[in-house]
Amino acid sequence: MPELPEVETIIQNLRRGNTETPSVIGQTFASVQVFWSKSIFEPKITQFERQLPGQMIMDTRRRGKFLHFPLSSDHLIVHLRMSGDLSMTNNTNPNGEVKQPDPHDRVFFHFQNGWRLAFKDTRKFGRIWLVPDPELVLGNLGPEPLDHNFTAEDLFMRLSSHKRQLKPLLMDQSFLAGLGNIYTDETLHLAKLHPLRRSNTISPEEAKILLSEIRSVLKEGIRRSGASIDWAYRGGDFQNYFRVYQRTGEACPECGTTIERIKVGQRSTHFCPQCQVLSKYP
DNA sequence: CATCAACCCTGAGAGC
DNA sequence: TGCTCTCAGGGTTGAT
Repeated sequence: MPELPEVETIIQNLRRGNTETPSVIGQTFASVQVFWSKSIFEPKITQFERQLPGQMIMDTRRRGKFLHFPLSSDHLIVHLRMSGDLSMTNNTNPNGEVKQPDPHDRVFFHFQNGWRLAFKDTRKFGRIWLVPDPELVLGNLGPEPLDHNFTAEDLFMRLSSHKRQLKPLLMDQSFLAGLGNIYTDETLHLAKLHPLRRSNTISPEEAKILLSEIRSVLKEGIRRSGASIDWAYRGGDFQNYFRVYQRTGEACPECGTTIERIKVGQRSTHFCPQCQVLSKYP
């Protein structure tokens, strides 16, 4: 499930290209094929198919878990949700025949030079927008955790203004943009904070540690090109370095206590009951 | 405001 | 073997 590091990895690959594949920057759309109509959230498909051809990709950006492509006129925005992926491929096989879509291909963006951007999405939760103003889609997102203008004091103030459970709050994209289930569990373990701690009981010092560990986990995820989980995004190897996520019943790397799993806000949550104590906080 | 259930989907894994 | 059932997961929506 792509979270900030996986999205960052994908956007960097699209930006840089490689020896076999060109960058998406500077590519001009020729046509679009939509195989699953619900993948296009806005505008309606007919308008989407009409509006995109002729526009050039000017840049690649990431905002939270969104991929953002400023175009010559509009903005193309993609959210991969659970199982989405975006990759550049050639339109034709070596023998010259046109490649047929795989069962999980949902959208093909064809470029004028014969390359195409493929949107794969097994579980069909992904969403694509084509809008004149990116703020229409990205406007409600919270701060970027890796943005240096975002400080521990800012985080402390934001935590203090709510009385919510820490984990669901950190996963709330309007509170902070980019953390999902994996990186939140890993962060809270590193910061030695219980997932059910009330946000308004966090001290300024704890907020400082929390932000530091958020950044540390995200940067390690990016350095390892993200985590490859099940059917989802493949490429990185951060899944081999999880400390608590999906390690229920295993020993805590800090203290050896058995990792527990509970449900928090409808999400499975992994933590160490020894390192991450709740009892003293009502 | 905070919480929660339901929903959108598929495929893996369990149970029979 | 092959069927049915359960579940995960991000984000939205509507109810409590």
